[in-house]
Amino acid sequence: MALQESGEMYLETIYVLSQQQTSVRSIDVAEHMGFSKPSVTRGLTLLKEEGLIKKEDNKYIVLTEAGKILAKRIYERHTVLRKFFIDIGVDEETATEDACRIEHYISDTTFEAIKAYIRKYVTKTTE
Amino acid sequence: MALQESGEMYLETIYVLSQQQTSVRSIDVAEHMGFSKPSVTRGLTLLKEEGLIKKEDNKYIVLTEAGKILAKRIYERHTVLRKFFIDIGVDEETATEDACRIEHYISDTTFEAIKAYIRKYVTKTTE
DNA sequence: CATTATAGTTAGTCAGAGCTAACATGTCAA
DNA sequence: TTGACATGTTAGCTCTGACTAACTATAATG
Repeated sequence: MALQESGEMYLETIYVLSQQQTSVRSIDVAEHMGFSKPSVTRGLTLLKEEGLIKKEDNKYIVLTEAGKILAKRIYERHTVLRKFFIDIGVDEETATEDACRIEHYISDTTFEAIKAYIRKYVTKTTE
Repeated sequence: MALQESGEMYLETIYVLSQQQTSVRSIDVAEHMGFSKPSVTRGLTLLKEEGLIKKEDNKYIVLTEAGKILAKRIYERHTVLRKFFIDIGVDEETATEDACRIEHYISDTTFEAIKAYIRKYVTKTTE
């Protein structure tokens, strides 16, 4: 069964944290997302059942290959949407917030169309 | 407390049906949304508590002024997003589906930015 | 007038996804 | 070595928002 918005957020957070620090723990995810430890335990259990993450040394959270692919996909949606919103004049904070929600609801088709459109028509600004 | 996605969908459906037919009943909403009758009963109860709809002759569902304002707001998001997606090359069906989900998650700020952007730069096609 | 179909409600279930309280474990420093 | 802090888990609650089953009420028809 496909991942819910919630699961996608956990996955994305792990992906982002993995790039910022050498190891990712449950508590890091909890702090980053502003959720309680038990909520994270539960969320990560589901991701583990889906084979998207695993525990290294029974301690550190790492993405499986499948997890990495999915996380990258979601994160790309995030960055592209965010950039698009900023390009058309939305302030950074709102752009980030909106990208963060919409990334879970946009179809592949529409996302690719936006990407193609940006490539063609929208001013290239900061990355 | 602000309306959830679910409440917004009921409201929008009632608004759309009101424009297509002279009266709207619970069962019409259920059929249009593909939900069971009890689900609709529950959904409409909440909307009534929020003062967004009322029953006419204890039978027909009508939007209150507040409900109408909100419904229009959501429906405008829907139509504008849908049109935008189509304009940038998304097929109608996908555009409709995506608009239907995203309309609930986009902020005023970003929506207005998209609207302004379309007005300036995007080809005016069919309405 | 009785039967049947349509519409709506009540009651109770389930899944998703948060929460707190309480407990377990492990590390580190006095 | 023992106590304290950090981390993680278990158990159980809550809310949202679907569902079915079963009931009620109304309307339509023979």
